[in-house]
Amino acid sequence: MGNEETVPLAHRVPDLGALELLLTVARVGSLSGAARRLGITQPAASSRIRAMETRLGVALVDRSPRGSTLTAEGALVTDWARRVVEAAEAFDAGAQALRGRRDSRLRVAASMTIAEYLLPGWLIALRGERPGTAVSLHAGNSADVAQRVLAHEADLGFVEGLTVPDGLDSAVIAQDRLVVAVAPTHPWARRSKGVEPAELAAAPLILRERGSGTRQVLDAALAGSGGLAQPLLELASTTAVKAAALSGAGPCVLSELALVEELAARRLVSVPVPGAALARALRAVWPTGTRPAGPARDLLSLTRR
Amino acid sequence: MGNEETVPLAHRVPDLGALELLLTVARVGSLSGAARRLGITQPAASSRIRAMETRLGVALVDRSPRGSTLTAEGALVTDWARRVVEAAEAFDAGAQALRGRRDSRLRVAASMTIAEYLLPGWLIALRGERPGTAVSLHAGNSADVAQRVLAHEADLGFVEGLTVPDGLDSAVIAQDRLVVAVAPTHPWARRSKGVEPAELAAAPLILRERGSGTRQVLDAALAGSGGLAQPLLELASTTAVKAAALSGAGPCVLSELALVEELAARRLVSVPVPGAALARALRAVWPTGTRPAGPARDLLSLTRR
DNA sequence: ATAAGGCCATAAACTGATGTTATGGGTAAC
DNA sequence: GTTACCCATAACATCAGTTTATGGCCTTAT
Repeated sequence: MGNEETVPLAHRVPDLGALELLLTVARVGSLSGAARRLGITQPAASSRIRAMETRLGVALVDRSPRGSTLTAEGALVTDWARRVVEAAEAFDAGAQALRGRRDSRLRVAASMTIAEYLLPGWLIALRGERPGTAVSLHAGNSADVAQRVLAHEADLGFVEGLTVPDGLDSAVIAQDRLVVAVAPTHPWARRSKGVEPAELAAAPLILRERGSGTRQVLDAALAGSGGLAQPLLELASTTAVKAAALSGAGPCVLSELALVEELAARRLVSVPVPGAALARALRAVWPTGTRPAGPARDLLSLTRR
Repeated sequence: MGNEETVPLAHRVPDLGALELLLTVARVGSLSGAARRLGITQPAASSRIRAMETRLGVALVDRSPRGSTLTAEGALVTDWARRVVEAAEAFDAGAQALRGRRDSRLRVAASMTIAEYLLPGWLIALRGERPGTAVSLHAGNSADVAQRVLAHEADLGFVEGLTVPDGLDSAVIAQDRLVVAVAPTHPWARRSKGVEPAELAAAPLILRERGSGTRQVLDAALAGSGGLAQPLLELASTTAVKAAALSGAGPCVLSELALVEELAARRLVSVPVPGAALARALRAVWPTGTRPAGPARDLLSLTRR
């Protein structure tokens, strides 16, 4: 992890406003049109795009009296920029919910994995369909979520795990799989048949700490095949686990949601474990007897379709 | 697509510098320590974090005379922030390569899909292992890449497709699968058996324009089962195709690399097509007879492990 | 105890990027 | 040729983020 940053990232990457402007120029087809849409003046847009071009050392748009279109390099840069902006939108959606205003019309409680990886996307979609829905969010473990829902401090809860807490009705909204992943240099990476549960149980693994939802499911899946998993490292955050596995320290076990990008780019390789039940349901929960209505129903239907 | 943004995204989300600072505080455990590491003064860090807290309306760090640790909400926000910063790092890695400086010691030519989704990650990894390697990048279609490599204008090329251009040696670095994806509301989303190739060939699909690598592979795979694919929409960019599919216009066909996030969040659902060969090799290429050496060899080995 | 060295907060002055208004020069369509 | 788009440049305003200069709090070593 040697980090010898001379100049911080923020000085080498255009800020979000500039990236958003670039995306808008790409969509609209002119600098002045993009400026209008963003509520700034045309010279401001012009100078900002120019500043970005000189900073990157690449021409991004072809200007003509009839409008501006992206250059080939500009198209590539715009695609990369889009990923930054989308991540920022997810941040914004989550952060707004976290503000937890009293007047929120939809109060949600969710487990960490769901709050981290899925909820921002749902909130963006919800904002698209029901603009004006104010959402507040509390994140915690399953017991915490259950308690909030039961106490009517949350209108809807989301939990991951094997069982549904008492007093709650639930609907399965997705299956989350736990994935055993290793660095591509690890011997297991070349085993197309994967590993047996017994071998997994005997191997030293990089894991989340005991008590986490991930750990529960893993221990349950291995209970019949040689007992509990052997921790090589027990780390407190998903990120720390990923970082350790990426550095080649050993196999890690995490939700596939946390590993999507690493697996797609082959920075980590997933190892099949035939015969082990590493799936867990992601559930929406609400108090028994009631039915989610209003905004809660909107969000629930979003997550299920 | 209704976008009624009152205030632009950039005013609601902390800028990259603030997010980077938050990540550093989380890692280091103190405001002043993080400030030192980023080359700013302690009051600057303090005020920036405070500004972020008031903007979000949430306390992010617990300050104490012995240091600062994240609050529960702060940890969640930090995770979201990390995704933004990682996207920005990918942007930076790609943009630096695009600059195409003359003194670049490694000149790469790559097809669009690879340049867009995989190369930034490789460049980050390369910078980690061989700091100081200056990379220049040209993106284009397969023929363009081949020509550059043959003319020794690029030290290493990356292409996707069914065949290897003449005069080049190659190594398969990964298999890319084309994925048929639909919105969760689409009838195909519930078909666990998927669709037959003949049915796929007969259905109106959202596709990239004729001539794209994606389209080539799809047509080849369907050649034996009812002829070419039927385009419902022919769009010029991956993003446009995704957007159309997300809105429920119909099934789309794209590289799984482009769909990773949508599939993970279940915004789109992949439809299996048993019996259709929708895989394509991603290959590194270089002039026949030569062997990649130096920085080219470093990058090549990165991509393969 | 007292001194020393972490940590964080506040105040006031400085800087620069980003914005504005004002103006000018192009091309296309009627 | 007039109108209506487009983009560029110049001069000035504004505000967020910075630094320097302080001060207070807690822990640890003398």
